[in-house]
Amino acid sequence: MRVSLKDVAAHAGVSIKTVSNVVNDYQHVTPAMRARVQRSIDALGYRPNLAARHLRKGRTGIIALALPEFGNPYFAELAAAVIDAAAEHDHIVLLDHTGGRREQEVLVSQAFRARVIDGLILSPIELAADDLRDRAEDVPLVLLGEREYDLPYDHIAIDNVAAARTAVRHLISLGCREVAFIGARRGNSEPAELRLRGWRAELTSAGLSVDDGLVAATDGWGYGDGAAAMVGILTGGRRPDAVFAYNDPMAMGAMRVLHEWGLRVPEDVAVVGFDDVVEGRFGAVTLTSVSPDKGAIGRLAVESVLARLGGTTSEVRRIRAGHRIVERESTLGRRHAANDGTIRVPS
Amino acid sequence: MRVSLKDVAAHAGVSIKTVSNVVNDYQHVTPAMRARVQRSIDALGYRPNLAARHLRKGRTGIIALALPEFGNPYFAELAAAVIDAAAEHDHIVLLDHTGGRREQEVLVSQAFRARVIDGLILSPIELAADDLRDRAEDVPLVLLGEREYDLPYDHIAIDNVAAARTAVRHLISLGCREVAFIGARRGNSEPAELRLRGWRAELTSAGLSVDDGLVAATDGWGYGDGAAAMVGILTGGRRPDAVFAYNDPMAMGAMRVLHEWGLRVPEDVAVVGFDDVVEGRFGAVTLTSVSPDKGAIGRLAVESVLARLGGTTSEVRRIRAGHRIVERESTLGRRHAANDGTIRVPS
DNA sequence: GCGCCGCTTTACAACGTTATACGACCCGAG
DNA sequence: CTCGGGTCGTATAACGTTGTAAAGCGGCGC
Repeated sequence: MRVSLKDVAAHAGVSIKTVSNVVNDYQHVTPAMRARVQRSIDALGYRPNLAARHLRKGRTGIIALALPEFGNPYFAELAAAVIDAAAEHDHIVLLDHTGGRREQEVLVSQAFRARVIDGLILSPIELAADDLRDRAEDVPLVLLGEREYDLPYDHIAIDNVAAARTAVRHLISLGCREVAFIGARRGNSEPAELRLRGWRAELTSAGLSVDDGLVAATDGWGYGDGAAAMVGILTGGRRPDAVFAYNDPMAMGAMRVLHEWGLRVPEDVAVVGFDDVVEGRFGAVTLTSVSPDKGAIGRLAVESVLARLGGTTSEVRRIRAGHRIVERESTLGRRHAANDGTIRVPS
Repeated sequence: MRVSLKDVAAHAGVSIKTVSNVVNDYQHVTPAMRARVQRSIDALGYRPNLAARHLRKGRTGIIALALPEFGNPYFAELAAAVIDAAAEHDHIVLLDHTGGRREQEVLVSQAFRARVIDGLILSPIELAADDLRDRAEDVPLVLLGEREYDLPYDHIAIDNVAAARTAVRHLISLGCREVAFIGARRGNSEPAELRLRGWRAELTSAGLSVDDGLVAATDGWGYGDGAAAMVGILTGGRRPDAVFAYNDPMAMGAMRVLHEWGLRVPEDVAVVGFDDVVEGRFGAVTLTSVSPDKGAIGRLAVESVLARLGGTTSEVRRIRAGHRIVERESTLGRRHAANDGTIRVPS
């Protein structure tokens, strides 16, 4: 049977509370007493019962993290970041996946699946603002990702406009002049809208023309959608010298199409993706990508939950996490080409 | 404040235990009483406090799952499978990652990070048998993956020999005659040994010669290791018409090298990987791979933990989960080539 | 030498739930 | 009408921990 405070107390010949004080590093305990109790603790191999502690304190030390799917390396890395950040604060993470389905997301947001949690970090895909509005739950909720909700919950996302500008600036710095944008969403998807805005802003500030013929709208956000969009641009007779895609899978789909059309990446067309998914690091030509600072996102998310738990903060925080561009072959070779002076002009 | 049994009892004008009986579907409760209590429960929005229940019952309903990393899609999918399987049994999964580092794995196996768990599912990489031998923990442990331990813990893995044979058989059925094996491990790594054995067995049973010049040993198990091994084989003057790799990243590394050497996949060389990692589905040439039945592994793991928790089973179970081969371009095109009658012979 | 004060330690109650054991009640049989 | 046996409901006591308040125990000043 598990050994409890009572057993240790009996063994050390002191009261239960004294043992508790030692365990919790309570300050007013004589060194001698502390040592004596510690010996008993070690001798019996005492380990606190968290269930009891939780019951008493009203906290479980567990934070739930609900992501659409782990199969997507972006979320896998984000999960790792959150777990590590939580560990820093002596908290444990309970992971759940929603499949990006609204129904599951609602369930999770109501903390139905897991009622043991202190707080909840949710990365929604389909969830509607109304689903959250009548949330009758007292556990703090922090939202992650690109969807914007006009609701009193902390929200952590990267600055899409700035990140898109970074990507386009990178392409322009390589000598590209006709930068296509793949992944403007049909229907109003905020992040796509913001990244498109960044694309437009950076082109404008570089003095380049903004050509809507180089923007491809898509329904989905997968590999196939990127490929189809690229086909659309090429069959439209356009020959951009760069592609900025809404995300990595779409960029890879585009690269595949470029390959099939006999266009070389990056010599003929430079390609930049978004999210820095691990998949982009493999493949025939590795993919340059905008990399959100997942570590920062995880850390900020955990800290937001804990702050709200501490009850100190009441104001709603909207945090923009950082990003950086990770250069790989889909743009890197380009620099060499440019250095050669051989700037290839697509026919 | 949260509403407790006491509040509901007061509201319904009955005793606390009666409410508890209704909540737990205890049998000796009059329908009338049950309805009356249920009305109060609904009216007050009562939800049981799990911490208290756990304290009382000694169970938390939480199973920990410790994997090397989520960045690897194989583990991400496995995690999803375990979570779903656990949900089937009204249990929640607490995910942890070890980075494949022994130190972390030991920590996890001792349930140090998470002391709230009923059971533990661990997929070890470096963990030694001795680390587990003096495990002074009473929470049931189930091991996953290829490492074999001669210890009294349930273990779930796929049949490596059979799976390797399936892969090689697939290649032979496509007309391949010289099948290289990439990823025999320097040092004794059981799974690599088993897959090598499967490779050998299938070649033998097909009446083909077993040529150790086509076996490449490696230190690691990453993309670069696969590439290096492939280079080794090619510079050795060998021109296999098929490659069976220890895992998907290594297969992709090999494919890249083949590409650089001007060899086409699958026309000149067919390639099969192992694990069916999502990454293999992207890339210039999608990768055929041996796909372990992750759903089955997850389900079996959860059931093993729960069985042990129930205390009914005492015998140690070693379970072999199933597998299947997922055919993609790295072998599929080959069939067409064969159908053409144009079987290309490498120079 | 006495009283007071502050530092340690302790007793007790509570957190919300469920198991145990018992009491109240109802119905049919004696 | 009473008694026995089953059914249904309840009071009480845990589970292991920590906060509160008070008691013990020194030492120090007068």
